Amino acid sequence: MNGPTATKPPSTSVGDYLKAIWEVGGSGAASTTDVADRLSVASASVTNMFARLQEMGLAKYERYRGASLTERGREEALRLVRRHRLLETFLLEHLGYSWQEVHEEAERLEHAVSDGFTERLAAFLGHPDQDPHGAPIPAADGTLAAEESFPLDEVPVGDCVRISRVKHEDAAVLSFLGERELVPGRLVEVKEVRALDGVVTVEDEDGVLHSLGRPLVDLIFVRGVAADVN
Amino acid sequence: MNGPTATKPPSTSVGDYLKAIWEVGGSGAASTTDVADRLSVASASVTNMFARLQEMGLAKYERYRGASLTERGREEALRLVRRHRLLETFLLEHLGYSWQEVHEEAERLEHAVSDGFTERLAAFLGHPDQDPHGAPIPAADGTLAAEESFPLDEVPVGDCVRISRVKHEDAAVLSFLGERELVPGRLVEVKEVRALDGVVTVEDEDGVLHSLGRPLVDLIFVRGVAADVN
DNA sequence: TTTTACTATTAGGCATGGCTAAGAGTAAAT
DNA sequence: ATTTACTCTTAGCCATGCCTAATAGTAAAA
Repeated sequence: MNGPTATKPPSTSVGDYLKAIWEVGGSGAASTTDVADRLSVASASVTNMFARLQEMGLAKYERYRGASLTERGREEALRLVRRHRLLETFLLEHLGYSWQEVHEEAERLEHAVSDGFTERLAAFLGHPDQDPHGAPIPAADGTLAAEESFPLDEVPVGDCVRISRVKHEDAAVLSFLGERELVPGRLVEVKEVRALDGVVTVEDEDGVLHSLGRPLVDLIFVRGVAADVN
Repeated sequence: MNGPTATKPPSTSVGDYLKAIWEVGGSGAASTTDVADRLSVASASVTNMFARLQEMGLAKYERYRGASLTERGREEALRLVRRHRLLETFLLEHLGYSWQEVHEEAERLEHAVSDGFTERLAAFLGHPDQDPHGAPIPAADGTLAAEESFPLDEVPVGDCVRISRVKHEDAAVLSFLGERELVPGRLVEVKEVRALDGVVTVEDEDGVLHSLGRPLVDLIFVRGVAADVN
């Protein structure tokens, strides 16, 4: 019917699980609870899907030990991530979406677009290599550029860094940071890192100071820069 | 949770049935078989869905009599048609899709995009009022412009008309017509309408003659024009 | 080592939306 | 009026994915 290599694309659900395992599992295995929390489903549903992903050859699963992606599973997850990040870029740059609105729309669209659409969109956008949150966009062949950024709280006081990524899709977090222009590309100098509560104070390019508490600090990733802020 | 007026959007399947009833039913009721053929499902599945659409208040259904859309059902169908035609326009004009490729992609995307996306896309496209096939795009408020075009075989010989619409999404038909530039906007003069087999011969703007057989002729809709071809 | 506190799995259900096979309804021709 | 040729519905089944409640496994603290 569809030629010898025809593989029907995973359902929306299967794709969501693959992405969740990839995001949550890091290099190791993803636990039932972590995936359940991320997808807002009951953990019993996750156990069920882990077994099915195993059957489909998309994940390796050991009872009570969590699941990790097979090569095929990882490819599929990265394909979705590529779509997601390209779509976010398009929504932001061409349709006038705000930084914090893009995620939800892209989340639905990524399951509906074809590979053909994705590559034409990439061309339309000029083949960007990162999305509006500063996340790297996997290449069409499944390659993902290594990230050389590190968490904001690891920066020595006095150092000047460029924000390279904000790792969150929560609307409140994104609009808080967006309003203050603490977005990828922005330069900041670290003025204080308070050990007691983890609050980090930074000075932006306009000399404005921002004090950021623990949960927020963990989401901001930076790269070192040569020059000073001022 | 979602405010007093929150209505969750119909599923992909429900939407497909609503569109099919709208397209197939005309002003009257759509039969089980017609919808089954259009959606490539078994007719038993259609009977089942007709009953469910009735329960949901989206269609009126009488056993053995077919289904017709309620006001709410029609609104929902037209919303999907609007999305579909705007998406086709975008794919063709900005992503380099060909005239015959756009349908399939739009068919999947129309179920995934939000109203917000749709209106931003409409603005991006300059609020077009017809799609690449010449079909009118329903307005955001659900209004659909009346069509004043008529079938090609009703044109008196010698009249000059403008092709306003090609009513088909079949790839073979579209590429046949596309290659000959028999597309919306094109002017043609009717040279002969043969009663015997329904073949219509037209001359295009470049003086080229095209003889079109029955099934093809029925898909081409035209509008009268004042001036002559040459 | 034995509680204790989680975390994970199993069992059983439900809604959606497909299918086939069998039977009932309709309408046109005899 | 009855046969014939459809079309339509009913009944019963299956896969996907979600849920809750009950049970089992794990690991850390006592």
